[in-house]
Amino acid sequence: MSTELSKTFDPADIERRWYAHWEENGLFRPERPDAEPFTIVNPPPNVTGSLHIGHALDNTLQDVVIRYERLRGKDALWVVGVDHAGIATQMVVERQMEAKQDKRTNYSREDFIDKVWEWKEESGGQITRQLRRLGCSMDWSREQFTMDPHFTQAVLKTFVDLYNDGLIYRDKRLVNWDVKLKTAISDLEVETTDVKGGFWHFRYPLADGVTTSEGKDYLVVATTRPETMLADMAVAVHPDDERYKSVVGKDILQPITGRRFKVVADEHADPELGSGCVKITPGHDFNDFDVGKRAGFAPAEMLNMLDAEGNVCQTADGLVPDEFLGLHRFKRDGVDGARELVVARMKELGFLIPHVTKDKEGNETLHDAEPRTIATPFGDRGGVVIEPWLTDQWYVDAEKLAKAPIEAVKDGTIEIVPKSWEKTFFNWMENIQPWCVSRQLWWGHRIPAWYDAEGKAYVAMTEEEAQAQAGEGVALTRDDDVLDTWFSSALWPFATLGWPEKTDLLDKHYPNDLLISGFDILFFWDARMMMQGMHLTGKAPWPRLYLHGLVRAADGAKMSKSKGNVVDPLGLIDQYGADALRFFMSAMESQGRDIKMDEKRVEGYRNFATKLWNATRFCQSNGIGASTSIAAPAATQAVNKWIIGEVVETKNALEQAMADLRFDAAANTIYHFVWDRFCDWYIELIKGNFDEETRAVAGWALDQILVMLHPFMPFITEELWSKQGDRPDYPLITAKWPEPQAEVDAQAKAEIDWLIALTSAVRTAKNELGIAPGAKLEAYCPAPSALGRKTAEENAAAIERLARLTPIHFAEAPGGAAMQVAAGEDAFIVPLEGVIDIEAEKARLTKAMEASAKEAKSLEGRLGNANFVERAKPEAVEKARADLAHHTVEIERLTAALARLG
RNA sequence: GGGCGCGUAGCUCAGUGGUAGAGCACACCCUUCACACGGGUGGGGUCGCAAGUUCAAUCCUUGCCGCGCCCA
Repeated sequence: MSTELSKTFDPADIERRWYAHWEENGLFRPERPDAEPFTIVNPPPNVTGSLHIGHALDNTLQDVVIRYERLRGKDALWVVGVDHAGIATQMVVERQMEAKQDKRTNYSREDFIDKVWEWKEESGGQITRQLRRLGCSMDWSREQFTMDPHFTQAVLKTFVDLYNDGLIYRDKRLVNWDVKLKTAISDLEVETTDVKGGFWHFRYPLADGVTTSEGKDYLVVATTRPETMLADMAVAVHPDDERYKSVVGKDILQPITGRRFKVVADEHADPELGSGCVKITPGHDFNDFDVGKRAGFAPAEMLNMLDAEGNVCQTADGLVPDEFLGLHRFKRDGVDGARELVVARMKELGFLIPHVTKDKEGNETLHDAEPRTIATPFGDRGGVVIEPWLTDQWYVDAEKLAKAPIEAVKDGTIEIVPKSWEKTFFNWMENIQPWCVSRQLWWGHRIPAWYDAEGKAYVAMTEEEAQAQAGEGVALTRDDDVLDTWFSSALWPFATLGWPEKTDLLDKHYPNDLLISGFDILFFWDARMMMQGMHLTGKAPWPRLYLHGLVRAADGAKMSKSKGNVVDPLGLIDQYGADALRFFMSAMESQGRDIKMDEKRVEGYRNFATKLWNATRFCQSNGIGASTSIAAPAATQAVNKWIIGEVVETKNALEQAMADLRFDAAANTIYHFVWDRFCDWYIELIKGNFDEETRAVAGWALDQILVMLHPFMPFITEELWSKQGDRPDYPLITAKWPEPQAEVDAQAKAEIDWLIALTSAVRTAKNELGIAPGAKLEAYCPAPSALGRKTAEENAAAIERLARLTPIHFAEAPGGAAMQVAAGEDAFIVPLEGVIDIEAEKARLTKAMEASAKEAKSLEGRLGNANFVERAKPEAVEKARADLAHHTVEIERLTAALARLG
């Protein structure tokens, strides 16, 4: 029984109804205890996040896959949840406090964290509601949060285990310090940008009357960061640099601080660059840190001249003049900082070497610094210049953890799709640096390490265990820091399933089957899941990693709030429907390319949905309802056999595309089947012939469409499915994937192809000759082929309606003006005495003949080439012969037709 | 500097060792009883440039030009 469809297609109404229905009835994860599992975990969005266009792409692709596998009968589980997102979330809550003239430090740590939880309960997770609007069929009943008690236990255990395995250690070294957020960040969170800056040249006087071999009593150093000279500890020259060999080991007397330090020999100094001398500030520069270590400074001895906010503080040797203390590292908000004062003092003292420029007239101008573009590190969240800062932090020995994932990708245990990303992956993994995992924040997983009075660390799951390690009565204080958010999200594929406990869920769904993520988090997240997963569980988290690109603005620019070119996916859903947006994302997702936003195309897929809607309405009005069998109904008529064969071919192509993760090919396959085959030809061909067989086949074919399209357009298909028949216990979301149990019928295919060719040929000819499309014309086919005669006789009604040829005479045509059209081997003469312009028809035929003649000539040339015939693939030769035969017949036919016209 | 990718119809993009396709846009026609968010027909490309491999290159190789991203 079919239910009548509304005249208009209203996506919003359908989306609301069906999503609630699916979720309320547990259809996103139906009970399938014995089914083969299929598992995807969602890259957990930030709890602070809202749905942006990139999420729309990422989640559409995952939903397409999970719905497809669910339809194929698997126990499909799509794990969903949100990430606590340490820095981002803490920033949100702190900003809200600021608005009320309040601040984090007005609270105890515990009270502040309570505030964050309050915020999370009230307004966090907006994105999960938005994912529902997109139609995503995650298992919400098991929604996870990275700060859940169970997840927290998993994180702590990971830290403790890695520590006990020697893969986590505490170290004093330079970190990327964000002076705004006052925390360490990982090197991946640093973005290097070219900014205009200066290059200052200074004289550093040699102490004790020493001179270089050139007789100079100073060395020239150049720097882009003059302020760091307050913490200089050496000047380096290249060991082979003859100019300075005599001064290696001698002292420099720094003019501002009066600090004495050595000239050291180190290969870091490039003799070709500037003077060949480099000032060394081990506490404030990554390169200098290494030079300093080689020169014999322990990290604890390296001078630090900046506090956590980037303001000058006194160094350990007390040599920074008072006037510098408290100044910011450089000019900020129009106020000069240490950099400007250092330059001024050096200039006054006569140690600044000015940069000289000449104008056209040759007049010289002196400048303090040479203008230069400097690659400058910025924090990707705080947006301020990152300061290399000497601190104690916890580090993961990423180099050791990276070994197993590298092997796994090399030996195919993990396949990266598209493959071109493998090189990037190897390049990063093979040069991976120690991973700084501590963050100076309050919100996050607090590091399970306790220190005694001497600073000795005790790492344990609980304070009791740490106390037991330290011994009775030893006073312990817990590490204040929390872990990098990625440290916890790396556990997502298994901790969400119960790890470290050995649960049935974990057993069944880990390893997962696939991970889909943007390439931008390949290092942040994907690689870390591989490292943690393989180390902790001994298994790769998934056999396949699919990386998609970015969604760009229509002009190809990256979308960003600051540029104001972001496209809101929810706005697109409001306008065109979620199905249209999803289809757009799928159809545009070809491997290895970014997607440019094209709203016209979204509109086009909305039109496609409308087309299907109307086709279904039409079917219903002609008694075509739900199918009654998964197998194709028995068919005797060519048109029905043909559409069954088309379903079979579509299903095969679709399955191949899905196996290859070619979302574009999959979407286009079903699109063209629906529109070009089913709507444009099948429905047209069966009009006026709604017998029982045809109704059964049409209903079946339409059902197959709904199932195959469902992963891409879940809402409209579910709606139509329900309206095609009364099947309350058999919703489309959990329907069966097509099993036509039928073959392509070659004879039926040939007949329908012939019919389509004839119809198209008549339409083209009429159009070119200016004959009204609706005009009914008689036709003569004196020597029909067996195929042509049979098809024409059996489909006379369809030919009359579509090709408007009636009647067809299998006899000689009368003389006189006529047009001629062909279908396959058959030529039809359509007398048009007094109706057509003979010259126009001649021109039309001549044009067609010239095209055939050109093709034939080219083919003859190729076939006349002995090399081609002998060396080309036999199929190629065969095809060329067949094509030539076809064109030869065409030429004969057209020649005859022209002869008729005189 | 190293790596990756891209350059195909006006636009957005597929594609294959045997001489190119889609959607949109465009032109003409159609108020045909599912659909004008529609139907029919058509125009339009030296597949960035050059050389090489091959019987044959848009597709393989090399170089060049232009664009983008990542890493240093």
